Amino acid sequence: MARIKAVGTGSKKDTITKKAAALFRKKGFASTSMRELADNIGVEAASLYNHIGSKNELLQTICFTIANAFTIQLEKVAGTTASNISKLESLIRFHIQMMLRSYDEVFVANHEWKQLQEPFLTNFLSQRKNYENALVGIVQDGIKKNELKKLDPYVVVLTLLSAVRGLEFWQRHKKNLDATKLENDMVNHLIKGLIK
Amino acid sequence: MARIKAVGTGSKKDTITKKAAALFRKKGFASTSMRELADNIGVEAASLYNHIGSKNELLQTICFTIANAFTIQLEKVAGTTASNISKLESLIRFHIQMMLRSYDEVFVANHEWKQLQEPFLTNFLSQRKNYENALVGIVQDGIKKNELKKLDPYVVVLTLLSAVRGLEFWQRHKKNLDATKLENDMVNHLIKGLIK
DNA sequence: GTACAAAACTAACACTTATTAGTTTTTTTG
DNA sequence: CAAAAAAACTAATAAGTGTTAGTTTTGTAC
Repeated sequence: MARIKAVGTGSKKDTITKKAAALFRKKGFASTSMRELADNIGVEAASLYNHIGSKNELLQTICFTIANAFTIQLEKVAGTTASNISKLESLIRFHIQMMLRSYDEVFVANHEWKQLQEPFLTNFLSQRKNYENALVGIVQDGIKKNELKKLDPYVVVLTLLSAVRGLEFWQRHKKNLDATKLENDMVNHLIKGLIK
Repeated sequence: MARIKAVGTGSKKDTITKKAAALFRKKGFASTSMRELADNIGVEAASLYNHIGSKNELLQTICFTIANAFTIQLEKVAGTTASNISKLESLIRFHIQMMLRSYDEVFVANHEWKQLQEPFLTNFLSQRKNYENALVGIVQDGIKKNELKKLDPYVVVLTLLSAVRGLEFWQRHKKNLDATKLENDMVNHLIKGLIK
């Protein structure tokens, strides 16, 4: 009946993927059925398969789109001559912005990657590990150059990454806070406290 | 065949719940079947129902055991005359210890509460909201009394809660870090940076 | 308007799910 | 050892899963 709308420049596959991200976030990947996704789009479940390969492919697309965005930004920032502290600040701000701009997708990449099948699961984990290691490298260098407090670099990275992840909760308080103040307060808490 | 072992003082229901928490953490609630849980215990799926009411009851037990532990600790700490900053530090340390002592259960409570059915879902969320609000109150009072930097109290609480949550990642680096150093470094990062 | 392609539909498949009923085995109690 | 209780088993149910095949409808181009 109702055709799947391809909004703007995006394909119909993009429309489906977007809606899938929203549902996967709200209910979890395993608890979202293809019939439910189809219902939400206004179409029969079987019709989705004219546009996508499988349910798992949807998850893969979401997870790797996000992972690649972070990887690319990391490479961009790491290649500059900025101080380690400002590299960290810049990456934290990117995390915050991604969270605000692509909430559903980032959430799904953070929470539902476990449901990826091989070899995607292994790929995803190794990409994430590389990202973490690069951050640890920045912190280590910052400590060596006396920019940062002498804390365990792993703990610092873990604390930073987890804190920005917490922006998930922010959606609940959205009304009471503007994004810029949020970003600045969080960076302030995490970075200024970090500077020696 | 093989009977379900009731270890120590715990009932057989406890044994099942513990194993369920481990599986729900590893694979997610929806992706863990009762057959899989039973297999892991060494028994047929139907046999589990001699000890438990339902799959959902397992999740409820896990989520509310953890939620209650945090609520009780909050009441204990809130009732003292300690400074706000040391109340916060004490609660952060409790979070860290819970994470290290009851990893699977805390993880499941943090990630799988969405799969709770009504009215448990609503109860769980309101209990969590109360907890957050109490923390916000402590931070607000701390700011008023000039103990803490003037940051948005919601953002501070969100940052703190998310950071301790990140201890999930710690399991991966367990070998390289001892628990005490971890706890102190994290508190140092989060609190010392917070003190005016 | 007719041909072609895109994308919807219906119907079905093979499988898995949580859970129940009924029965048999094992353990505990007297 | 016999009786009672606990806890395992087998078998089945009804519902839901992702996905495919085959068909019909819809939109587009000449």
